[in-house]
Amino acid sequence: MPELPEVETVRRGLQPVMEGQRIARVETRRGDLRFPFQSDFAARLDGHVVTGLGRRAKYLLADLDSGDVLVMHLGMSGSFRVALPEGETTPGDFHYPRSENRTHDHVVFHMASGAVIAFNDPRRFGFMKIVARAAIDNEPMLKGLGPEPLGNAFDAAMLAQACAGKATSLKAALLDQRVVAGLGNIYVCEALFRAHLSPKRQAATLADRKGGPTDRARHLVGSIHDVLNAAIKAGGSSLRDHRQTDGELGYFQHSFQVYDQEGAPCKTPKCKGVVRRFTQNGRSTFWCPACQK
DNA sequence: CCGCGGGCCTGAGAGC
DNA sequence: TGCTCTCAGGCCCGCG
Repeated sequence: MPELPEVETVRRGLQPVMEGQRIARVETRRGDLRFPFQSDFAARLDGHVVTGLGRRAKYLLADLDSGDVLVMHLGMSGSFRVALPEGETTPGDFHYPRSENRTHDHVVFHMASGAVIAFNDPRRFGFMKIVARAAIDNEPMLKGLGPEPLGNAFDAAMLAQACAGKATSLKAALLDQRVVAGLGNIYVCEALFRAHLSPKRQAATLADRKGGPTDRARHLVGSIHDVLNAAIKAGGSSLRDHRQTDGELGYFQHSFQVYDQEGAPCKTPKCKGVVRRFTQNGRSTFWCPACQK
């Protein structure tokens, strides 16, 4: 499910119940997610205070007062649900609406405050791993990541340079987390549409002969900023699994221009095109062949 | 370096 | 009703 806007939405939802709060006890309800849990997983969390909750690309990073960092990834179907303690609820008890299927709650954090935070992941492509803060720069999962698309290091010059030597499509380049970290299939399709750039275009055409940025690179960076900021504002996109931490749906899916819109008329003013879908690098690409060049 | 196919998992939806 | 097939917000590996 989750790309940067969904992960950021989750981070913002977890922040008030995690940051500065003590973990009383962690339950792992099965032995593995994508990988087996480390044998000392719960022991390194129980009783510790979360000093900060950050995000790098699609990873959530919970800093602990022990010097460890809990690295979490939502995979395709991961979500968090927060249940706050209420009047007659005794600490540790929590109740969700009956309609909710909690059968895939694989990790449950019981906070000292009484808040209960459940990680649900039907497909189990997500994972949690504890890494010593001192070793985080050597963590393979984080090491090769490119810049944050909403950070200062990501601009047209940087993007052009990263793409200059590439013999691949724009779509593939933007999905490559080493080029820019946090975009996935939805937001790449949407950003390319907004920039009127074809997903098939060679990535290297973002650069001029000297490797500097072209106008299309500048336009694309602006489109990426716009679509990500709008999606974060909307609480992400809920297609199947994504929920905000209070159970509410995100609503950016209602703003999709091309993703999942095969056959719909193009939304570019005056464009007579139709949204098409094809498979690129094993994933569905949605685009308007008439106005994305 | 690149694209491709396959794998990891479960569940939803379509078609029969 | 139920079966079978395809597809899904990610990411990794090996092959040619």
